[in-house]
Amino acid sequence: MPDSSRSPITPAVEDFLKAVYETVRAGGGEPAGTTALADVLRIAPPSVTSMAKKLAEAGLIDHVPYRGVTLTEAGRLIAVETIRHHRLVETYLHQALGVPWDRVHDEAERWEHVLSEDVEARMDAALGFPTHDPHGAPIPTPALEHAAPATTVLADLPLGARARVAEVDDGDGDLLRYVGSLGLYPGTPFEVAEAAPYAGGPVRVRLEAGAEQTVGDRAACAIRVEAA
Amino acid sequence: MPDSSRSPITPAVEDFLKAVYETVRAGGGEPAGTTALADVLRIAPPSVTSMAKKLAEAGLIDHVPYRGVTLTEAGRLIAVETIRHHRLVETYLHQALGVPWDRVHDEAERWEHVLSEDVEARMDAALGFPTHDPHGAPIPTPALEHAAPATTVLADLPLGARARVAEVDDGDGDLLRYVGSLGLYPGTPFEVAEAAPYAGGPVRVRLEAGAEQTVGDRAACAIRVEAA
DNA sequence: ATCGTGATTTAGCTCAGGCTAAAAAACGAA
DNA sequence: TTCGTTTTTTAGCCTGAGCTAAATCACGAT
Repeated sequence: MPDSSRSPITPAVEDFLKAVYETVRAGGGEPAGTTALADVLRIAPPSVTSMAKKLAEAGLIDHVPYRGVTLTEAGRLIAVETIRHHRLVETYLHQALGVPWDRVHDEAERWEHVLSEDVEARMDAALGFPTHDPHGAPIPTPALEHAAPATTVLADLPLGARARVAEVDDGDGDLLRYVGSLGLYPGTPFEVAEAAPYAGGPVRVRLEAGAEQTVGDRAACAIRVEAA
Repeated sequence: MPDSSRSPITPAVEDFLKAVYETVRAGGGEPAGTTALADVLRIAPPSVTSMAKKLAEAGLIDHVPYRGVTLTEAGRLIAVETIRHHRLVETYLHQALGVPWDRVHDEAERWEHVLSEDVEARMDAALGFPTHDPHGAPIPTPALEHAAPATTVLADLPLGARARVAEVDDGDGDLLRYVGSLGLYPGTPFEVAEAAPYAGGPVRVRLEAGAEQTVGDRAACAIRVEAA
């Protein structure tokens, strides 16, 4: 049995576990590679390896050298807890303090590490126990259950499809500001009015109000949708 | 001219400058001693010396070896900014999220280091630009002016004096809970009903409602008062 | 004036969390 | 299969922020 006690949960550890969680999820369950994690965390690959060794030692991840990293149950709990903090804070900043949706991410990135359970619960209650953050991403429950996000991307919809914006990738403020200027917030229903023959190109969408807008390819890949 | 650029403003630096600010203030302008700072920061004296050297190098403090530490103007600005963050967060947690006054300090101690100017301003506005935190301590203005705190301590009041609670030292949750249970929140008027012949002893106070309460000596020294 | 005590600094160590350069393993193409 | 490329790890270094033990300074009492 690994030494799961010892080793304090620092911000760097929380960020690492969160990155593993998200990378594994994005990769359909495949172990997260060193380079992929290095990209997400914006650190050099050797730094990933050394952190991986330490956390494997502590029983928070499984690390098969040269093969990749997955979370143990203990690690998953910390990752999801951190994501819950992050998304609750984003929602709180947006809802209670009016911070625009393209700026909540960076702030939450720091707050997630300093939030007590008590204040987490108070924010949750003040917001009426929200299920999704301002970008449409599901907020894990207090019991740390975490709904799967929408998977279909706007760029992949066929001509004529009717759908609703489910989630927009956070992390790129400029992109969010652009998507916001198009009015494509989570929940917004629309119809695909024009699509390039091969996926990935720019898309024209018609909103409920009747307005038609062109959505650039970068944005069309960052917007995930669900059935209207 | 000292190299005031370089050296990032880490949480440890903010805490250090804050400690110098408060210690110098408490000492009536005398330079802060190494041991005093070590006590406030809960680190060992040699750690204080090495931080002092680094910050003197960076132009944030003046350090005369064996003599003590004072802030430069640049250091003062950072210290006061940090205190502003701290007290604004305390007030926000108390007012907006209902966190009891004996628990806001520890949370604010962490939040003060991660608060952006934007969110600071939004909290300030949401609270209606408060001038004092939940313990009665003055909140520095956005321009970083900082009112002097009340100086008279309840324990020093003579028999029969009428006064109002101005400020209660934060930092000791148990003490705050005790003072709260006596109803002695900032702003509360009272009269000294019974006082030990020499200062520092327990004191009996009569509240406006007529109730009389005994205030233990520890508390009587932690409560600062102003003219009623 | 000196001497002991207490405060302060120096010397040298540790750990976390980064980095670069070089070695080693995995993988795909020939 | 073999060989070059890419990915990952090892080796070794750095900085920040702490620590203890030992040396040094300041100061008050004799």
